[in-house]
Amino acid sequence: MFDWNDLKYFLAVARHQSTIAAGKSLGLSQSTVQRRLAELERAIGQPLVERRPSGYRLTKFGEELLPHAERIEAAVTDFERRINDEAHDLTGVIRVTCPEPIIGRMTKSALIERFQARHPKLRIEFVTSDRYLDLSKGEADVAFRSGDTDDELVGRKVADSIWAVYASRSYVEQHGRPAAVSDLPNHPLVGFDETLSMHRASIWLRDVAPEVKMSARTNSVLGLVYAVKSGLGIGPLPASLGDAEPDLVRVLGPIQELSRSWRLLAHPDLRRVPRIAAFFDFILAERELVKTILA
Amino acid sequence: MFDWNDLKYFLAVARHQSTIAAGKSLGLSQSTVQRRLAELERAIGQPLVERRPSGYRLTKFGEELLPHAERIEAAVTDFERRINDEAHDLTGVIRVTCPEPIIGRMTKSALIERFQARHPKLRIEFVTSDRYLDLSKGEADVAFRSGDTDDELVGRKVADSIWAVYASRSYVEQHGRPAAVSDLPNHPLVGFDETLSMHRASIWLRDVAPEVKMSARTNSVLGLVYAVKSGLGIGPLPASLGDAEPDLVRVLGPIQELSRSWRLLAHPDLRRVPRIAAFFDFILAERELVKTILA
DNA sequence: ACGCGATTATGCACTTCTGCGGCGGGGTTG
DNA sequence: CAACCCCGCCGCAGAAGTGCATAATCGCGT
Repeated sequence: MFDWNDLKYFLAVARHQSTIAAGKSLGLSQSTVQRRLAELERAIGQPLVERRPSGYRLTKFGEELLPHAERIEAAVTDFERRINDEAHDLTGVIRVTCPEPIIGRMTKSALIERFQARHPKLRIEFVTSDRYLDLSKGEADVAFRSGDTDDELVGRKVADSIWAVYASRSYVEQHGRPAAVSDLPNHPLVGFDETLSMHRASIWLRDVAPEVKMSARTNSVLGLVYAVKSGLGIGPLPASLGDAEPDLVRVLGPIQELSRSWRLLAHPDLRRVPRIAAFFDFILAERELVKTILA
Repeated sequence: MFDWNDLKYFLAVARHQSTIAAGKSLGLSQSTVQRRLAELERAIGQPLVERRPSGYRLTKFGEELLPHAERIEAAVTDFERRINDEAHDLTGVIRVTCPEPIIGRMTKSALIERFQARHPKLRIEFVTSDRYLDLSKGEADVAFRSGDTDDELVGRKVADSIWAVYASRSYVEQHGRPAAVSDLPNHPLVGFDETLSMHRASIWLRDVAPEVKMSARTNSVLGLVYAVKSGLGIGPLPASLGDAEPDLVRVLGPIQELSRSWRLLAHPDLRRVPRIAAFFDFILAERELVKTILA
């Protein structure tokens, strides 16, 4: 059984293409790297690198072996992560709140199960309600929100939130589509009711179509989607939801005034708590996947 | 970065439950095992084992870590295997011959792709023909056969080959089923034609139903299956094929005289050639899966 | 053509690790 | 109860590994 540590040197040399650079990256002397790698080659019985004046270069055989070594390294990283979790007592529940329509996308995507795989002792719980939960009161630990920033919370942008104006296909066939934002008052509009009167979509509608009586009002984004789908009128929706509905068509392109950033937020007191920090680290590492979920 | 070699000690101790036994299995002294394991615990910052008079026992945390360590070990094993392949120049093609109906099962099962994963530089080729290929002439390298042993070839049993007498469902409905083997001459029988007159199924049929004129004859096992399915008559089939056909029913239980062992065979000159030996090793290791294929 | 910088390889002193032998403890079996 | 076996732990001497300094090699730019 050969020396498993020598795999570290092999990997480092493969990456830095020289024993000196590899040694530095490992916090070891160049001599050691050179000798351990030579020892590994002796144990294997085949050369792994070509000695060049400019440094080491993997041989063909070395290239073939590299992915195997990387799998070992990945397994070790998992092992270390598990240890780290234990050291920081990463157990318990993380209560996540986000707009209801997002929850389904979250759970259907591989995001949550990947998190479970990485932190088996942490559990994610989605909590939601018809109003914004108050993280300061501990109603949830973290939130995905695209609204305006709450000064009390800290967080990081994870994606863009784009809004556009949608109508149902049948509506467009019967009544046509608005030519521009200024044309909106000539169409029946759907929007939020008074409970969400300060939502930026409500404000924007009052701004571009003052004095217009709404043909329908709802108290949730999802309600808005259904109202537009039913053909009651046209209205602004998050592009992620509108585009996902085959019955809806985007009649006015992205509305600058309504666009915000999706942010992952937490109360500053909680942000550095290990299990919350772990969630942040994970989400930021998986930012690309998160973007497709919130798209 | 902790000492990867210490994982070996952890694994050995987990398996042997004592540092002495672990040391022996690793060819090392007991002191080393005990010290390395203590060092690993120090690096991790958590105890992995409980010291008992009877030896070491994994703690709860150790149990949790064990599967991770085993994954690392498995990855290392792959790495070593790859090296071994290179050392023995495991490249090239292995020509496998077997009865035609088996080929489909082989390729559909995970067997072949597992072999590819284990020996990426080896390729498996199935060769077949209407007659038995002659391994001595190099027409193929190895063969799966259930027939009688060819003295010139060497090999190992990998599964049982069971034959029974089958009839189509419609045949049974119209004409009933034979009560015993002795009843067979009263039914229309299907069997092999003269090209396979020495096949043990042909010999058995002549024995239990002499003087009977066959209602249909074919030159392959697969032909036999179709003949029985079409209702032309009843006849002996490998249970693996007969049971797989929903239209067929087994009318007479396993026939002792027709049962043989499935064997993996090769010419003795080839048996120890690295790539053939590798194939043998693999098939024997996967014997359970092979049994379900040949079942 | 020649020096500069980056690289690999090696000699030497020092540190660390390993194996051996021995000790003490706790079961188990006559 | 006593002998025995298997166990973990520890001190010591020898073996192996590590770092530092240095030599040797090669490409590149001036």
